[in-house]
Amino acid sequence: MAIEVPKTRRGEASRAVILKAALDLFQEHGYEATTMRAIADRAGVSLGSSYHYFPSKEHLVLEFYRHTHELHAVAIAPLLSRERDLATRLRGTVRAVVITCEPFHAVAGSIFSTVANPSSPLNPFGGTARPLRDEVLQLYADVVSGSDARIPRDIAEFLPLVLWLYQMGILYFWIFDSSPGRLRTLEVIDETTDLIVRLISLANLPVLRGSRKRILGLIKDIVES
Amino acid sequence: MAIEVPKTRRGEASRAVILKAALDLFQEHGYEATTMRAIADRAGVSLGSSYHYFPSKEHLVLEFYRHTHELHAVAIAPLLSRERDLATRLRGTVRAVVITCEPFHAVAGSIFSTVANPSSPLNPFGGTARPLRDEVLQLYADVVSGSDARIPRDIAEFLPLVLWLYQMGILYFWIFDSSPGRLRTLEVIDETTDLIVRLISLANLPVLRGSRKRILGLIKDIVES
DNA sequence: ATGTGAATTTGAACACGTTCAACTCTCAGC
DNA sequence: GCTGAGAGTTGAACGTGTTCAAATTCACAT
Repeated sequence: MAIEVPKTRRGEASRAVILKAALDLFQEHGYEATTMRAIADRAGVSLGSSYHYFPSKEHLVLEFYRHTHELHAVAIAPLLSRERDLATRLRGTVRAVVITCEPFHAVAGSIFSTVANPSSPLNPFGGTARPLRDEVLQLYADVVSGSDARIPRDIAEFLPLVLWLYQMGILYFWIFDSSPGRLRTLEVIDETTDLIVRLISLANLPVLRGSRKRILGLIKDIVES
Repeated sequence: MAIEVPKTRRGEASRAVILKAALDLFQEHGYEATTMRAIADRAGVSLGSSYHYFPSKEHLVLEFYRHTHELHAVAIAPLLSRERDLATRLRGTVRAVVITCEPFHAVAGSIFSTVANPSSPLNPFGGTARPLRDEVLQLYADVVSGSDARIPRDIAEFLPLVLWLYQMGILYFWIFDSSPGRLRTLEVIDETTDLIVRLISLANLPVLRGSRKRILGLIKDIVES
């Protein structure tokens, strides 16, 4: 089960060629339709070799996931360094998620369900995928902290986590979205990001103080699982 | 792919014995660890016979799901006929969900991920599972309509759907909950159900009117996928 | 050159979910 | 009793993800 790290130049090349074959095939035919034998074939290695570097087919998806995350991070860098308005930053960031993932829309369903499986090594609430999750959380922390919005400390503390969960919800909606140009998802993003920023600003209302404290306490409770 | 309905008494008996074997084995060893061969063995039929009545292993999970839904409906009937307070009804209903599912906690993870797969026939947003989903929605409609709470019509219209989604969220949390007696989940249920009822009552505040309209419009938009 | 040992590669083998053509059973109509 | 058609049943066979013991490669020390 240990993830094998290549220890020679030859090993590095093998790992790379297997990974590239897998990413290409996932994109071309989807996750389930891509067989480990097909990956090995295209990579020009034997079936067993793939398992030397990737303990399972799911671990290849984890790399796929990391790949899209990096595309996403690159895509939003200009926006984050230019723009200061929180709603704009958030909208741009989440829009960029679905735009980045668009080439994989057809295959996203099976990948999502793999990721959602609590016993999968890919599950974002589990251990293996932790480094990647932390990167995404950091990204949303940057979205918030780089804005000129003044967020109460107690809210800011959990906002990245909430936004990350929100992004997953958007992705799940996007998977089902068959509208042309995925316009429905983009509309939902525009509406929800605005709504989120608005609700944050409302959280200071006296009448909402009680609920706010309870919600934050709840989140803290949930996180400490 | 068509779901075969038994047409003789013999067929009915076979279907029943296969289903019972599957439910028992799922409960004993979990979904993935239960093989179709083991199900056929325990049922005393051949491997092929199982496929005559259930087109896939996943379809057996659908029956499993239906089974727990019926247990749940029976469990909350007394509460719903006795109690009128919305928070109490809601809390009791959602508590009953996790209590009903407790015997299956160990296997719930893989079942959940199967259900979450958009291309699975079990996906609640898809077609095959629609009758069962509608039953659950009706159940939450009863929880609301049988209470003495006065809910604005626009909110009441979508409340069952929202509560159903909320229930799925609770179940996902429960899957990860390893606290003794699953106490953490029960606490989260108590807190969130109270919060939901409180937020509904706050929705009439003038300052929240705008957000309320937008949220409801959003939900309407999403539902019309 | 040669030997050594770790890294890498191989493909046969396993258990699984699923398919399907062939088989058996049942019983209404004669 | 016989027949035929439809319902039910069977298990071999396929393609899949995964495992593993054996074979191969190769940098380095001798």
